[in-house]
Amino acid sequence: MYILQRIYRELFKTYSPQGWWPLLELNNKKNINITKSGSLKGYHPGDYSYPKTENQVFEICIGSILTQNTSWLSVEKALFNLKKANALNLKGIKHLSDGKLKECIKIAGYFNQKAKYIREFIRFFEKLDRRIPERDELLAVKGIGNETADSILLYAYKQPEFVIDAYTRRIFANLELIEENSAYHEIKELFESNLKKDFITYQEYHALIVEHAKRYYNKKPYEDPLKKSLVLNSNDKQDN
DNA sequence: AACCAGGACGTGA
DNA sequence: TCACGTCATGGT
Repeated sequence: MYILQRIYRELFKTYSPQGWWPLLELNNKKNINITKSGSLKGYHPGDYSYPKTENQVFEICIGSILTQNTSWLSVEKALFNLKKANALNLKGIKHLSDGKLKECIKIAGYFNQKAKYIREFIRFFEKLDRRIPERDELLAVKGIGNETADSILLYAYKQPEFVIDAYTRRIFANLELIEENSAYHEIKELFESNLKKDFITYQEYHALIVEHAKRYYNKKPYEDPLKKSLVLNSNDKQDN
């Protein structure tokens, strides 16, 4: 499956580095990037040094919970509400009432569930005490599933865990490289076994997948220019 | 006006 | 294990 690397290089060449995970603090600085989502803030393309602070780690974790099945634009607004309430950090959010918390995150949907999930995560995060979490530990937290766990590990902790999301399934099923309803771990393993185990590569690849999907995979029928440019010869398919 | 958005959980086969 | 319902607001 050398083709997974070819697709990565193609996406990288087309869109250039994405600068994930976006952080609120980077809003008014000059290293901004305009994306299809309409969000022009918080990205830091080519700079893999983030997160730099414990609060930024925390922000990415909360953001990854809030963005479950929800547009990032709404999540940004929710995060901004939390920040205004001085609650986008461990100490601050603990002093926030449930009512206030739900009010802040309401715009991001599923606010009752997500409020509980965030509380669960806070308890876990505090107990963690700045240690890097294990994947299994994260999965044991109610509200953190496969994708959220991998997002947190990859973007908040720079661990080489490939993130599989709905976009990934859609694109690579459309390119006929996977079955759309394959198990999460099966797809994750496919990517990880065919890429250099490197958090920067994993971060960029996933971000590029999202950018590409936002452009070509929002409505059927999908018209993916990649599908035409890639010559899927039989060698690629056999050599997996 | 249906459909999707950077999913996860609980339940019953 | 897996198919299905539920959670919820916002944008297109």
